[in-house]
Amino acid sequence: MRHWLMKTEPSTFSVDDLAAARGQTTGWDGVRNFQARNMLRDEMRRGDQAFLYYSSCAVPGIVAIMQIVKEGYPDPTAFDRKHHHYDAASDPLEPRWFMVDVQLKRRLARTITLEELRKHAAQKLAGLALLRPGNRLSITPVAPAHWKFILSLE
DNA sequence: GCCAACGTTGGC
DNA sequence: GCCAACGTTGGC
Repeated sequence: MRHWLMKTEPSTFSVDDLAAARGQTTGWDGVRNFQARNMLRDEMRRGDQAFLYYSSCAVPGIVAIMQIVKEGYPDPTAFDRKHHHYDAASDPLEPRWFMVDVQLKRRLARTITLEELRKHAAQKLAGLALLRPGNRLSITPVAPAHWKFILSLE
């Protein structure tokens, strides 16, 4: 099983939204970055777990654990002219953008903040993609040891 | 709201 | 293939 970290802005999509969704499951659509696309399409597997991370908000950090319940498939919002994430360059016969379905596993007992994660950047969390300077990827892998350590902070 | 970092686009 | 312009991300 692999581990991931997936970013969302809580004003756009929050853990409450996920908890309220049918089956506490949602399609993770709208990713428009090739590196992230490759992970969605080629690397994420059913049963993988992912941290739900809040960005662009008062207290950036990890708030929940999710599970991948459906592996990569074409993102239909790319074909919808009226959709905010529409991309004319994505041909339905050769889709450019992919998504997975995620299910809420559980909320964390507390938010593990970016500030707190940073304190361990030089040691326990050395190499964690989220902490790399200038990192903007909305989906990043988390090594098993990093995953374990982050949960130990909870 | 600011701004640094970085991905993408497009002219050449 | 280079690189400037531009748009987006995301912390602060």
